[in-house]
Amino acid sequence: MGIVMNIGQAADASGVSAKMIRHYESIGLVPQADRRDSGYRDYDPEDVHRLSFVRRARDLGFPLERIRVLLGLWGDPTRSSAEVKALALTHIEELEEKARHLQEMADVLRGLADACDGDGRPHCPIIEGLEARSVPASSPSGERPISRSSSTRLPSRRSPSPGRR
Amino acid sequence: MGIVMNIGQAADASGVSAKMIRHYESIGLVPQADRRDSGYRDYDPEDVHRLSFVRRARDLGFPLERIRVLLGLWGDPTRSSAEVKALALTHIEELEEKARHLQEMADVLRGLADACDGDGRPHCPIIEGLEARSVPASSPSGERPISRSSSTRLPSRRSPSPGRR
DNA sequence: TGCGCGCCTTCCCATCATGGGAAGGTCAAT
DNA sequence: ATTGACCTTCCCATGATGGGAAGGCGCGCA
Repeated sequence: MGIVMNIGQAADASGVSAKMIRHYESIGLVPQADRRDSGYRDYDPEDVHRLSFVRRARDLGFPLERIRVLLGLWGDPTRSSAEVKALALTHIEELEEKARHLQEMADVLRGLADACDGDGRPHCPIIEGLEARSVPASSPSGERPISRSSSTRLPSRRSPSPGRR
Repeated sequence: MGIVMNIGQAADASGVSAKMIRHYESIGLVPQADRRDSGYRDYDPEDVHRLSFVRRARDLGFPLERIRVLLGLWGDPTRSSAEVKALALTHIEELEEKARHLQEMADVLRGLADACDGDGRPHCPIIEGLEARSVPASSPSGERPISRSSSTRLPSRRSPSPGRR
């Protein structure tokens, strides 16, 4: 009856690619679309509205799992704005943490680059900086795992054997 | 003859996990390690030095493909520091661009969060902000693809048919 | 000699969000 | 009826990393 669009039109209207709309449906982020007899998906304005919501949340960097929660709050008339705000603040923290981390890396590198003449000669503080001392950068959430505890396992120089290289 | 380590020791010494060392070797980022008769990989101090170099470059956010180039410059006595500097500056630009993008998203969201009471009531400017106007954010390199040109294909309200929902 | 534990090997799968492309069916206008 | 744009599903790729399985190796200790 009402205005009905196929996936391409819904994609254009919402800003979410058809590929992604299908994907969001497959992971249950958005409900399964109605189908025409032909198998084509059908979208009405409400569907498009929801997709636009997802699109804007993605534009703000929300990961899909958090958007799943946001969609739940969106459609829940009994939600408290406190829940939404808490979710948003958590996300803001993560965004700023990542931004800080990136900027920190850029700053360290800028320091090395500033010390580099950038001429035709091979001497280069940047290369030396990579070769030598560890980067002080206080890594963010994505903390470096430290591979494994060294502990017991030690050097063990191999006695005269097949020789290497 | 010299000091020889197996992959776990090289991992501890370089800060690159054994898993990653094997991966770097598989994609040709680092040369194939020597093997003992048993099949175990062998690493000498030079190998560990190279792995440490990779590790520091990763810590500074260099993608592996750029590290591949860096390793080439590192081992090239005829390199010009200008080449290295250019690579570094390009990378710095990218890092700052990403940092800006993240911070921009955080700022927009902060604006919405500031307007949200965060109390027990459902009214929430954050949800409304996601629902309504598009986020002005000037996206960085990772530009939003715009799904597809709308062009010809238009609405086409389906005339009285099998009815939906 | 043999046991056992911790290391090594390869191989496959998962992450996160997105896109590319193939093979084949549908729709609407000519 | 033909054509071209659209739709369908399915598989694969990205980038860097990790998890885990199945089976072999190394070495200390009884």
